[in-house]
Parts: sequence; structure tokens; C-alpha cells
Amino acid sequence: MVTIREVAAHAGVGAGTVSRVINESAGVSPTTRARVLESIATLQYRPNPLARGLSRGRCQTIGVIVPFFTQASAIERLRGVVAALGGSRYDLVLFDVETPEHRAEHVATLNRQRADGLLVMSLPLADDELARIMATGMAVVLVDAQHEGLPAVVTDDTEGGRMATEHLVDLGHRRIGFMGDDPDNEFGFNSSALRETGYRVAMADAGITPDEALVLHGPHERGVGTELAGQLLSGPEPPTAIVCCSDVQAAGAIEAIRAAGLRMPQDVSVVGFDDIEMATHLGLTTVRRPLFHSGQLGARLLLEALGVHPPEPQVHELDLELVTRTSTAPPGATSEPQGETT
Amino acid sequence: MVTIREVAAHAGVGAGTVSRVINESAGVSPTTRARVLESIATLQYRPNPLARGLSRGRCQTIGVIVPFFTQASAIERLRGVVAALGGSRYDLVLFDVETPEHRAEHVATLNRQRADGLLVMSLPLADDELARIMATGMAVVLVDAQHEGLPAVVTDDTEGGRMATEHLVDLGHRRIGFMGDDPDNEFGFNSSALRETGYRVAMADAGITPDEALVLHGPHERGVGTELAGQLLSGPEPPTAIVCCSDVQAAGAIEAIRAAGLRMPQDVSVVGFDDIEMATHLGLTTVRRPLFHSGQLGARLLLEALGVHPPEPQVHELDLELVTRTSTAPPGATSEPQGETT
DNA sequence: TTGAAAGCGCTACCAC
DNA sequence: GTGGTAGCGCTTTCAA
Repeated sequence: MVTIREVAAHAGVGAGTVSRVINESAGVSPTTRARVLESIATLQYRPNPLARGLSRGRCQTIGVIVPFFTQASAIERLRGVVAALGGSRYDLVLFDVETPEHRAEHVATLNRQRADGLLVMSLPLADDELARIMATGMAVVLVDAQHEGLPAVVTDDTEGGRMATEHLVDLGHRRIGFMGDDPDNEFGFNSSALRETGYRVAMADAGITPDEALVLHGPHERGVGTELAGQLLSGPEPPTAIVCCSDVQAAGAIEAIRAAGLRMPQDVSVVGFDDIEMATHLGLTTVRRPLFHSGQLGARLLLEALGVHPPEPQVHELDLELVTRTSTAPPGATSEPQGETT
Repeated sequence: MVTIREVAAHAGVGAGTVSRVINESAGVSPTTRARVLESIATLQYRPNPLARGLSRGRCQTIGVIVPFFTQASAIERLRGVVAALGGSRYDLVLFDVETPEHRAEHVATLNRQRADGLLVMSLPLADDELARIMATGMAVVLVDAQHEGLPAVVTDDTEGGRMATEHLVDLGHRRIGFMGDDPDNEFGFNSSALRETGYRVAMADAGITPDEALVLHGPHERGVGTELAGQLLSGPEPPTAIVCCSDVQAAGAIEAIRAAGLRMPQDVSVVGFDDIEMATHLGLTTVRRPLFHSGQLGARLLLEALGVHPPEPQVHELDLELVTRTSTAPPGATSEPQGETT
């Protein structure tokens, strides 16, 4: 391994000078600079990031702590993060959380030396957890999560639930079901609950009292969507439309509708949430969350915070958008659905 | 930040002793050990990974270099890697490759200080690239790639293409199309080409001369699958079955079949490759690759290599499996398809 | 069994 | 402008 000293010797300068050249600090004569660069090239010198990090107190790495990173929505966000980091000199370390233990372990072991900055995704961290992390001096940006005094990128879940429901109300539906994630999950996820609130708001606005038998909960999985929709559809008074708190559950619901021999949207309309790629192919009407954008913006904010700028504890709210496809129609519609399918 | 010296002072011992305790090296009396551990706990001491890495010459990190990490197959492999790494003390750094420049940059800047070991996924590296990486002293394991003298986890692409085609031949198909990735792509991916070889082998075995008009290529994208299948189906003598080199293209092909007003599998059978989650929902018959397993095994091999054992340049071949669903049937079949749909 | 001290490779400060 | 040098926090000899 070639060290900075060897380069210095080769170029006939001091180690400090080589360092200055590497870091593009001012105060090196063009001549010396050129000579040093040449030595670097001939010796194929690469600075040791560990030594550099130790010396400077930072490690040119940003960490992303994310639950269930293989979920389509998480991946899409990560794609945004990777895009934002491309070109910067920062490496990306992934901290996946699948269990509360993972979460605790990461919170406990995270420190300034493992990452200069941390992107917390979709994980509502407790006050003490955040306090511990902040105490390390790491820059922190929240994505799809929010906490007093911290910069965050969010969307309005309540509004999203409202939009989805309103769309169905506008189409003329009255018996509208809702299916969401378990309200008391071990991670404290609450976006599904907020969307449910939005659902209730829209229902109230329309003067409809939701039938509690049509509001179901279960884990965030496709199969669960199938199951819950099955329950909904086999009841005495099945809904004519279903608001799903995610495209994943919605995809499951669509399966159940098909399995029940019903047509979508003629017999049952479905609205999802997220607009992951699958939604396009399913023709699923859904509330689009700017996933890629949120990851990208979060990473950018973090890079900014790591730069000269002081990290502003600003909350960036990204807009939701209702994407209408073929899964929704007025109740009892008989004609073939029209609209974008691809 | 609490340093090892502060802990030493607090416990009334030398820094070296604290280090020995942390690293569980022998030669510390139980009494001292207990005292040190107590100090560590009270001071909430966490060793600085950077300093440790600099001193020991390794950084407790493994790097994964992977093209297009958001693709379903890559994600599934990464999931295996994360699973294998869980519990180990290694962090995971992601090196995404979307362009030849990314690839060159990663190869150039990778070194022992950024990662102790490297998992190269699906990327056929050139001799000189590998040489450069090996020169850094990093342990290297290849997944879905192969190179003389390096440990690798692979599946037999040719055999997979053969299996898929043979299945269709066995069902009675003679006009079988093939759609694959671009043979001359900028990354040198060749698995699609190998699968095509397998297709030709199976065709030859069945005494069929493939109609070259039925062998199409294009980028690895769903939309491309739709397009290519469209061409195939609108020709003068359309195929009764299509072998796709990936589930992604197969999904596109299915769309094209529907769009053409044809039925699957009665009019056209389709076989995919990979068995990503989508395949289940599409009812797609496909050649299952053990994606999760390959990532997991690759990571395990890497961890082993980083341990005492010398890295054996052994090639681990994982079995492919044909998963039959509802997208394939004998040509001209009239009855409804039967079989697993979920 | 333990403490002291010499690095690991780099940055940044202080003289010149 | 430039060289020398004192750390950054840890591991690992070497003595004691």
C-alpha cells in the first residue's frame, strides 16, 4: 500500500504538501502541485479513507436506517438516495431493520465514526433513541418520519387517505371499505392510522358514517390484502369500493376480487397508496407518493447539513397526487373501464 | 466522545488492558476484566471503528458491487446478503453500478480500507479489473459471475434456457420464440446469451430448427418485453410459445399477449426466468434461480474468507428449478388452465 | 498480568 | 509556499 509519505519522497516534498494537493487546499504552487500529481499517478496512490477519517473526525459515509429495505417503496427511496449520493464522495451504508432488536442494536452502535450523517427512513424513533443519535454529533435527516426540531421530508398521510376516499365518494360510492396495517405494530408505524383518519374525514365530509365492519387491519403484506378483501366481500353488505393503505395490500385485494368472481371496477373499485411500479401494471388508481424524490431530497439535505450550511430543522412536505387508472369507477358501472392501462 | 484512555483512567488501568478486554484477548485477570467492563458500561464507551480499522488494517465492512441494485433479482440477492451479515460485525456498503463510469470508478477507488471483502454481483469483471482489486488484498467472492481462480456462486444459465425450452417442447410446441437481453451490452452481461444457447440446444435436441425471426433481443425492461412480444405475435407465423430470459421481460410479453387479444396459455405459452415475486402473481411458469440463497451463500463464503480459513477458489453451483404455473400449456389448448395460481 | 509506547496514514497547525 | 510535527483512537509489541 502506497502511503502519503512515499508519494512525498517520490515528489521530493513534505507529506503536508501532498495532503494539500489531495485536498485541493490553497497555497501550493502550480509547479509543486503538478509534480505531486505526477507522483500520485505513477505510484497509483490512493488515500487511506480510514486514516483520513480518523484524522479529520469524519468518515465520508452516510448511513441509512430503514425497515424492510426490500419493500418496493423502500427500494424506490433508496434509489433516490443513491442518485443523490452519486458524484458526492460519500459511501452508503445500509442498516436494515427487520426486528425491534435490529433497531435497538443500530441505535446503540451508531456513531460518528460509522457515518457522518444518518438518514432515518419510515421509522418513528423515540425521543431517547434520537437523543442518543444526536449526542453522537451525526447529522440526521428524517424521511417519511417526523420529529420536533429535525429536518424531515414528509407527505401528508391524512390528506392522502382523504384524497383516496374523496375520489370514491365523488364517483358516487357510499359503502367504502378501508384496509390498513396493524395499528399497534412493534415499530410504531402510524402512517396507516393517519390514512385511516383521512378516510374518516372524507367520509364525514360526505355525510357518511363508516361501517366499522368495513374497516379491517392486518400486516403489510399482499396475502393479507387478499384475506382482508375476502372478508370484506363475503360479508352481508359488501362494499362497492375499498381504500387500501398501500399498493401491496391493494394488489392482494385485487386478487381477492378476481377470486370472488367479481369485476373491477364494475363491482368493486380499489384505490391504493404509493404508486409503486406494480400499480401501473395493475391499472390501480392510487395515491402517488414521491418516493424517489423523497429519498433524493433527504440525501441532499443531509449532504447540505454535512457541508458548511447549518442543518435547518425544516420540514419539507412533498405533494401527494391521485393517479386515476382503471381500478375505480362509479358503483354499479356496467361499461368497460377506460383510461390508461400502461 | 469517550476514548479508550478515558475508560482506562476510569478503571485505573492502562489503555492496552482495555483494548484486550474489548477484543477478548487472553491474559486479563477476571477482576480487572470486570472492572473495565463496568467502566465501559458507565461511560457508555464505544470503540472508534476508524481508529480500530487504521490500527488493525481492516475496517469491518464488506462491499457489494452490483449493477442496477433496484432490480427485483438484485434486491432478492441483497436480502440474502443482509441476512447472512446479520449477527456478524460487518457493515454493508453498497456500490451501485448504472453506467460503465460507475463501474470504472468503483474499481479504481476500491481498496482494503473501504472494505475488507467484496461481493461482486452479476458483473463480469475484466482480468485487469479483478487484478487491481485482488492487488488490494481484499477478499473477493463472485455471485452470478465467474472468474478463474475465484470463489463463486453460480447457476447454469445454459441449462436454465434448456429447461425452459424443453418444457415447452414436452408440451408439444414447435414454434417457440426466444426473447433476451441485448447480446452486446456495455457491461458484458452474457447470461441471456447463455440462456439462448440453452434454448438452441433444447431445440436441436427436439430436432427443431429455430426460426431466427422468432429470436429477438432488447434491453432488460418490461416495456421491451411488450414490444418484442408484439413483434413476435404480429408476424406472419407467430410462435405458440415464448421463452423469456427474465421474468421482467416475460411480464411485458404477457401484456402484449393480452393487448393482442390472445389468451395465455391457450394461444401463447410463456416461460420466464428468475422467479421473482411477480411471477407468482402472474401465474408465470419460470425457471427459478435461488436468488436469496445465492446472496446468502456468497456473503457466507466471504465471511469465511475473512476468517482464518484461506479463501478456497471453489465454484458453488446452485440448482435451477422449473416452476410450472398457468402460463404454459400445450399448443392450441382449449380448456382453462389448471394449477397453482397463488 | 499489566503499563508504556510505538505506530497505523492522514490532516492541520506552526514555523520558516 | 512549504516542511516538520503533533495528534486522531486504537492495537500490539516489549518490558516489567
